[in-house]
Amino acid sequence: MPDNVASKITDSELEVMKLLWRAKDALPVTAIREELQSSKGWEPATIKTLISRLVSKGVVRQEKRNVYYYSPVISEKEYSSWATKNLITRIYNGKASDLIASLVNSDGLTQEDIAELREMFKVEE
Amino acid sequence: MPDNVASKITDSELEVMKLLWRAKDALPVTAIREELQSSKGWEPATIKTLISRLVSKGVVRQEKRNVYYYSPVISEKEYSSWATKNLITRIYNGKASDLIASLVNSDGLTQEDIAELREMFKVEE
DNA sequence: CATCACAGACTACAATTGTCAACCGAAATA
DNA sequence: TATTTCGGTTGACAATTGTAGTCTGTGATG
Repeated sequence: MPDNVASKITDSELEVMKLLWRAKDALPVTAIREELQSSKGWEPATIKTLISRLVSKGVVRQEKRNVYYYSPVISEKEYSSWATKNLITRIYNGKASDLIASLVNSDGLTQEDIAELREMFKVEE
Repeated sequence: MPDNVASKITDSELEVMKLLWRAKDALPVTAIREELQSSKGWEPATIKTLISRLVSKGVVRQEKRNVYYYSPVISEKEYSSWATKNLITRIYNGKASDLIASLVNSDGLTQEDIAELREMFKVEE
């Protein structure tokens, strides 16, 4: 669905999205600024720019109160599954299992991952 | 390894890389141009630009003969496993199994994929 | 009420990306 | 040999991205 939407979230913007996703409710700039300023070392101006870009891209909604409160329009799950399918299309010729095979063959999986996957794909009867 | 390398391959450039990966040997511009001109509808100038950018980025090597012959410096496998790990780091908090879980939960897998995965993660004793 | 801090809107600016044109010299061809 | 073709190099230009400054109005605080 969000090809025209999610594809436009850039790396820096993604950091803002992650914060919004973590938050249960809409956040005012203050809260966003506080967190990202220390975690990312960004100037307030930078953070404000990122927020407005996300709003104009339609992936963040603003809700007027005293001050605007911001919340994500697309969920993290939507975004990540979109991003994953996108990767599969772009570099695995659309074959999801090729992606996984690549992970398996390139040490991309920890023992833990493998255990989880065994569980996940166990043939349950 | 190629964080500073692969991360710099852009979408358009990737099309050129794919062609070079498919080719067994180094290719002259002529061959690259012929294919991409029709498949992508790009002007020769565009194709030449993409090739030189790839060369300056160090991901394509040029070999002097009568005319330069171009071949990839990084393999498709290297690139795709790098891109996959990158995705996992960026949006799955480093957990490969989260990526796979996302695929499972978002209809990203065909029946065939699932069958293959069952096979792949079968607990063999 | 006077002042301050800050949200929101606008501007800025360099680097990257997607596309392409122009020029120049060498190889191919007439 | 004269001409055409095209590879390689350089330049171009708009859109996007990363990062940040300025200005204005208003809510918070003294």
